[in-house]
Amino acid sequence: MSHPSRSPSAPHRVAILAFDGVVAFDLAVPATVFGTVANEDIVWASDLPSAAYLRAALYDVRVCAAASGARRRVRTADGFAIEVPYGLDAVAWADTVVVPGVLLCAAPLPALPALPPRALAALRAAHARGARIVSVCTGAFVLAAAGLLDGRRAATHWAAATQLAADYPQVAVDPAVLYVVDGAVCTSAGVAAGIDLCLHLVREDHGAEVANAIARGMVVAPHRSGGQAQFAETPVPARDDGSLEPTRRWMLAHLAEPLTVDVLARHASVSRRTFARRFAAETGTTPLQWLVAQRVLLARQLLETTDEPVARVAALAGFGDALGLRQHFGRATGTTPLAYRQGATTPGHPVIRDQRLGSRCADRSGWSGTVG
DNA sequence: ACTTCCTTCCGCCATT
DNA sequence: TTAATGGCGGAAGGAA
Repeated sequence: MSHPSRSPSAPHRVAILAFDGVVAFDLAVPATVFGTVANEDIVWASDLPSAAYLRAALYDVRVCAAASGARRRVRTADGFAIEVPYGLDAVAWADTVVVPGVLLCAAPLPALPALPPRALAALRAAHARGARIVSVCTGAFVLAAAGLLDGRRAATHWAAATQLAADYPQVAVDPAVLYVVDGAVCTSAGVAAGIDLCLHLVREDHGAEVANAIARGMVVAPHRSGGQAQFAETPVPARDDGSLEPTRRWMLAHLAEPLTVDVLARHASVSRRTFARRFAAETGTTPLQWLVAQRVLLARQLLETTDEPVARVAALAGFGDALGLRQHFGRATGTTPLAYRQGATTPGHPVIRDQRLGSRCADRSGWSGTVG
């Protein structure tokens, strides 16, 4: 993906579109994840003392009004209005443009509030010059209206997926995933899935450590793998309510060891069949898929923050050998472990300076896929 | 690249 | 009766 390349030290520019009927939560999510203002929570929640400072330097966020003219007052779908500091020119300024969702009412959905042609044109222009376009929830309808989803895979709120597919047959709607990254166009499922997508983008831009620090600060799960069926992940340690959450935490602590369903079921004191069934109910995915996703995440972090040889990373992350790591890593990220690590030194890709972070911007060329 | 072997996943159904 | 559990077996997918 090629953002307009500027000086590596310049913060990534994010514009968030606001318009009448916008869902305030969808608007707040990217504003918070990419947040401009240093957040005290991040500081104490993070192992990185300067995380808040870094985050402020990593993204320059502007919320902008889609309406034409000087009107900066936007009525949200949640019963209050907000004053927005910027206008449409922020879209032309941005490296990443985020389109939040509009309120979902009872089916069939009412006609979505039409955005001014100028706003749609601005989105198209931003996409044409290489900016990353992101939608949250039903914001996918706006992207589709702008023609940006033609021939692409896309996600939206599960309750709106059928309508999106019907209204825009040229869009391949995937109702089962949390988000879709198709080239420079990213769409996420309902409401909170926007958090997952925004964290994913931070992870792509600045590495897993920064994304995890932000996730900790927001007290959300750093990475949910699984489809929309999964709503049950708890960000804080749960009481012993009979869920498999303790076992998942145990799995995370033992990723380097060979973990079979047999072992996991024994840890949870249930049969293999029951374990698999409850795991699927709680996470929306299977034990092995979840395990592989977590192992890939760990491998990414090790590649980013250490100089361990790939074979050692493979062992530490629980892949038997480098071959196993290579296969799963490629499937999940579209690149190889070595290329991922060396992405930091690839010309044209900004590198974060702070050595304590050690996080780097990976080469994302060829990345296209979903997490789920 | 191909085969073989093993684990996992999931529908079905009996049991608790 | 309902709901959760666990065993069985075939299909699918990874690993060797």
